[in-house]
Amino acid sequence: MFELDVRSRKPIYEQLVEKLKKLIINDVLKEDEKLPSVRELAQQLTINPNTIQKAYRELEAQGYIYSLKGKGSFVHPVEKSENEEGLKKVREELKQLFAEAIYLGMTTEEIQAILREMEGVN
Amino acid sequence: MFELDVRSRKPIYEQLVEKLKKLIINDVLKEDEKLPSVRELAQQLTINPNTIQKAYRELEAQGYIYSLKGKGSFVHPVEKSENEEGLKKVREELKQLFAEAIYLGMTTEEIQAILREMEGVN
Amino acid sequence: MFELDVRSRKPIYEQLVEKLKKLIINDVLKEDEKLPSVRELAQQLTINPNTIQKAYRELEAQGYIYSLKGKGSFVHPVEKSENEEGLKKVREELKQLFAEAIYLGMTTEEIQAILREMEGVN
Amino acid sequence: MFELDVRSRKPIYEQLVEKLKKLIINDVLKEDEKLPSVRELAQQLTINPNTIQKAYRELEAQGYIYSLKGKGSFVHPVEKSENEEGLKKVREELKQLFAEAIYLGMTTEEIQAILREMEGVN
DNA sequence: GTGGTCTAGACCACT
DNA sequence: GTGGTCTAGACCACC
Repeated sequence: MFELDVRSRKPIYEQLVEKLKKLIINDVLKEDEKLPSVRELAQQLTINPNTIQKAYRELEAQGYIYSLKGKGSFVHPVEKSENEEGLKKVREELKQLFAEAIYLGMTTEEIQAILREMEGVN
Repeated sequence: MFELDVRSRKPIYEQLVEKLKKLIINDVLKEDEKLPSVRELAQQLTINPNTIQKAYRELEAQGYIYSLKGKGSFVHPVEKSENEEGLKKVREELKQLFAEAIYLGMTTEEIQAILREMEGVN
Repeated sequence: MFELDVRSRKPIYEQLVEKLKKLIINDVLKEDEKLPSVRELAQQLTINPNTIQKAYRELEAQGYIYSLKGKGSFVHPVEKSENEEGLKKVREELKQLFAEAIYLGMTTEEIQAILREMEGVN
Repeated sequence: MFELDVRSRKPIYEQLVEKLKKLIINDVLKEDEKLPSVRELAQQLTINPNTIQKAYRELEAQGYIYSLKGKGSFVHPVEKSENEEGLKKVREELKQLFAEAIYLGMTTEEIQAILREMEGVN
C-alpha cells in the first residue's frame, strides 16, 4: 500500500502524513471512511505504532482525519470554510511552484493545460 | 537583502536555499553572476559560515549554481535540455498541488488568477 | 433535541454533560423538571445507555441534577448558598479567560459586546 | 515552579500546556524568552522528556512558542492577525462561561468589574 | 547541548 | 480492539 523510505532524512511520520493526505485528496479514501488502525498499519509497515499515531495526530491537527477512542480514525469531510490556514499555505506554494515552473521554461499555457486536465478528473 | 525567520522551524540553511532560488528564478541574480562569498554573506546575516556553505552546496546539487575553487559561486545558466528531469518533477508537483487546492475549495479561476499575477511580475 | 458531534475528539459523554448543562443554564430545563430517562435518551440518540448514565452521574456530581432511585433524574434548583464554591471557580476562570482574550488581541469592548448578547438571550 | 497532578485524568502534557500558556499570557514569560530545555524541565519535574516535548510541540502548533533545533524553545511574540482560530475558540468559551456565571447568580455588573480589574493589570 | 525522531513495551479510557 | 498516554533509552541533526 505504501512505500516508505526509512533511510530518508524526511521523518517517517511526515512521509506517512503526505502519503495519506494524497490518498484523501485524490479521493482514494472517501469521506468518513475508516483508516487502518494504528496497530494494523504499524504491523503492515513494520513500524512502531507510536510513529503511526504521530502521523495520525498530525493529520487530525491539519483537519484531514478525525479519531475516535475505541472506534478508529476516519477521513474528515471537507468543510471549505474551516481550512483558511491551509488555503493560505497552498496559495504560497502555488506562487512558489509557478515561479519555478516558469523558470524551467514552462509556458503559462502548459500550466493551464495541466490544470484543465485536473478539472476533468474531479 | 534577505529576511530570515529565525523563529521558523525550517532550518536556516533551507530558508537560504529557497530565498536564493527565488532570486535566481526571478532573475534578480542573472546567469553567471557571482554570488556573495560565504564569509561576506555570513557576516551580513550574522550567521555561521558553515550554514551558508551548506546552503551553497545544496544549491549546487540542485543545479542552480556552480562553484569554482578559489573564485566563488555563480548562477548556473539554464539549459533546457538538462532540465527535462526537473520539468517532470515540477509537472508532478503541479498536479498534486492543484488537486490539494481544489480539495480545499479553491476554484480554477482563483488558481488562474494567481498564475496571471506571476506573469506580470516576470 | 441534541446535536452530538461524533467526530469531535471530546468523549460523547462530555458533550452530553455540556449540552445538558446549557439547557439547564438557559432555563430550557426548569427546576425540578424530569430529564428524559437513560433508556429513552439512549434510544433517541442511538447511543449506548452506559454513555448516558455516565453523563448523568457527572451532572449529579457537579450539582446540576439529582437522581431518585426508580423515579428518574431531575434538575437541581439553584441555591445561592450552596454555590459559593462554584462561583469562586467561575470567577477564576473568567479572570484567566479574559487574560487570554486580551492576549490574543481582543478589546474589552468586544468582550463586553459578547456579554451584552448573552443578556438579551436570558 | 509547577504543580502537576500525575494522578489526574487530564494528561500530564495537557496540564503542562495549560500552565505554560498561563505563564505566557500573564507575561511571566516574556516575548522571545527561553523556556527551560526539554531535558532540564523533565529532570525538574521527574517526568519523561518525551512528555515535555509533546507539550512543547502542542504549544508550538498553537502558536505560543517556537523551537529551534540546537538552540532551545522560546516564547512566540504575539501577532494578532495570526490567531484567528484561537480567537474563535475563545469567543465560544466566553459565551459558555458567561452563561454559567449568570446561571450561578452573578450579575453582568460583577462580570464587568472583573474585566475592568484585568485592564488595570495589563 | 539542544530539539526531533524512533523503538519497545506498558497501561488506561472508551465502545 | 480502538486510540491515547507515558516511560526508558537510543540515535540523529543543528549550532
